[in-house]
Amino acid sequence: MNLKQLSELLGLSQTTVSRALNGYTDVSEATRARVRAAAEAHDYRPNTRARALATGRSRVIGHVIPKISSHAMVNPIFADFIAGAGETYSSAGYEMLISVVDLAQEEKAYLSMKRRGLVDGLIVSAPRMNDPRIALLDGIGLPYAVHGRATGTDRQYSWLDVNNRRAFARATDFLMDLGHRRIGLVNGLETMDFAHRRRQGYEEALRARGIVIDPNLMRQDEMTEGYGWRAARDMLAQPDPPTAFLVSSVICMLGVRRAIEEAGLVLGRDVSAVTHDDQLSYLRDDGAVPAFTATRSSVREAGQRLARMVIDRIDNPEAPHVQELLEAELIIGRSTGPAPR
Amino acid sequence: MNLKQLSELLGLSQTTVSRALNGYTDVSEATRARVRAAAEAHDYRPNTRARALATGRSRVIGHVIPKISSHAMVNPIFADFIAGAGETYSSAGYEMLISVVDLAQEEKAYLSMKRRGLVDGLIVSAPRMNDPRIALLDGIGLPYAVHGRATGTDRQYSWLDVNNRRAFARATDFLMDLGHRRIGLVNGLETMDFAHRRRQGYEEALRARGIVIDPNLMRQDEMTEGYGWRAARDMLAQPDPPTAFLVSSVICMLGVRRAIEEAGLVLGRDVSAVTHDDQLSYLRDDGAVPAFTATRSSVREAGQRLARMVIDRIDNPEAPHVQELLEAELIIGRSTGPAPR
DNA sequence: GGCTGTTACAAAAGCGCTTTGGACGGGACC
DNA sequence: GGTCCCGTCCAAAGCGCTTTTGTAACAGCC
Repeated sequence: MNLKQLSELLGLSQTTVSRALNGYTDVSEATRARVRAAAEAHDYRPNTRARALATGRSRVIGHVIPKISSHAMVNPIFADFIAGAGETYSSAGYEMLISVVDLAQEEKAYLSMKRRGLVDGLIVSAPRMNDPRIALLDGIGLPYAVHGRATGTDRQYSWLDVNNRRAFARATDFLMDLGHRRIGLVNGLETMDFAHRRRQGYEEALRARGIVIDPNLMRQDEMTEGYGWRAARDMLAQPDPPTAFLVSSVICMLGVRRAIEEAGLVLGRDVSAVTHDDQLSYLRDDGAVPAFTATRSSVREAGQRLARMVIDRIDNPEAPHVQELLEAELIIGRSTGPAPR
Repeated sequence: MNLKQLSELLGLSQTTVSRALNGYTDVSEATRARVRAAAEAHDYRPNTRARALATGRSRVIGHVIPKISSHAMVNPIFADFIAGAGETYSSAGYEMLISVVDLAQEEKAYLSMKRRGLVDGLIVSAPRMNDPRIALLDGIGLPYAVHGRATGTDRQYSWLDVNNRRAFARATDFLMDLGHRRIGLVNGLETMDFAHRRRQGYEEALRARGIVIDPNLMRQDEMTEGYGWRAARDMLAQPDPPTAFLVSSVICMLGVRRAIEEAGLVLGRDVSAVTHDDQLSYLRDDGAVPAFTATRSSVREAGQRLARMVIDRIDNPEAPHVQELLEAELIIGRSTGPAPR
């Protein structure tokens, strides 16, 4: 059933049927009701492609996931982020298009999406330090919003980020309040902007209390369980081992906990640890008191809000850019306690 | 730059330019070269929407992720599966559309995708027992392929699945060969077809050796670390505890390992465990000998192949249905050893 | 009665492609 | 010379919508 058939069936012109369904006022309410009923009865849905061609808007928003190499890591927060964004899109009448693209082809991919009229807007994920994509997208003229920030650019753009610096500063402060002085940092890859900021927060907090920063207490890598385990094990084996850890993700934290237990220590008593928790649904902690003390911020909610942000930019491209800085909650769990003396 | 502008610039008709770029033979090679060069020079890309409207094919494939409730679990294999499928799509010139839909609206969503001409085909994920979606999609007339199978339907459809039954039967056999007689099953939700089959494999293998199936040794739930931990802890606390576990995912396995270690036991010596490993990139094990003995099957590869399968169905809807049953490898790691006596 | 305004509909253009159905000129063939 | 075919190219229709631009009918007003 297409518009033509529906209009013939109703004895009306395509114009009137279209305008009736799209809420124009130059259609009598009686006619509108009749049209609506017929559309409902035949389950008429306007053809997306035709509508997109006629309006010049596709009502699709693109997410690009760069493929580093064939076996590269997929970001574990991806699924929850997508779920959040997808919720917003469907309730706003948008569709989500995901494109897996070779990292080297990323610029071309953005341009091609614009040229082909594939999407009305974009979400940019996982910004790196001095990320070149921002300038690129401004040049292309496609509305976008960034999940995170890119240190090193002085351009204005719309973004949503967790206050990673403050979150890690607070967590560091919290550990120091408990008496910890040697705090190991098990960070993500510091080419990623968020990891860079977390280290800043950590270092600032230490410096503010006059604690010398010890490079032996800092690690960075892709955030796997195995990496968390190795990092914590190695640091614990040092001559002057840390009494606490600051960890960048729950997955890593699972490895850190293992290393601590394997060393014959008790997490939360002999060694403390705070992790960042993106509230990934498949890692959720359903205990009354959470297992891990954590700086917590829902990545799903970030997805929801960021989706709203691009939609707003599409609706109003000239509006000033919007920035949203989410503060992570500091949730006390069972993985922290006073420093042993 | 659109087709009209390009053709005017070349002094050719739109027809000729279009046919030159699309490889038709009624264009001289000289002209084709000239057209190609101009298209390249101006980075011309045909407008997707216009092309879709003209051809009746959108070159988009839909993935529907049902939303159970606002806080429902996102499937952790989602990200890697999508990455795999996305790779195939981009090299085949397709786009991937992901739609987050209320579980109750799922049928409507499929129908609407068809009616609106949004997608040329669909991937159906996480089939449940007696899944109604298969019959529904056949009725709609949209090509699709299923990731997994739905026990209880006798319809023909195209699917790709891991041989979960055999994988778990083999793993059970392997544990019994090592002398284990009491083997705990830490399964996923058995409303999911794959979990049901895994239990079948487990039970068959036990029965084949005349071992009585003990309901106290079987658990099922959503596969989180916490669930793995609780399940293993509880079973280990029973009067006649298991000496081995069969676990449905690596995330669960991390919990199982923790429970074992907390019980003062050594994994691979006092208690053995085999897990299924979807080779999720963020849980990868980079050791020389893997930490876990596992039935291994790459969900990313499954995504790649399944994407190919839908594309083939789109290209040739009348072709007989295709089924692909991937055998999981049984990889020996450090989590298994002879049963203690 | 003539003018203006308003209401309710419709014809037709247009979005940017693909595809159908020629058209034209130049051999090849008889 | 006429016919046929082949190689190249093009005009125009069509995909299914939205939107612009009417238009007819009727009411209100002087």
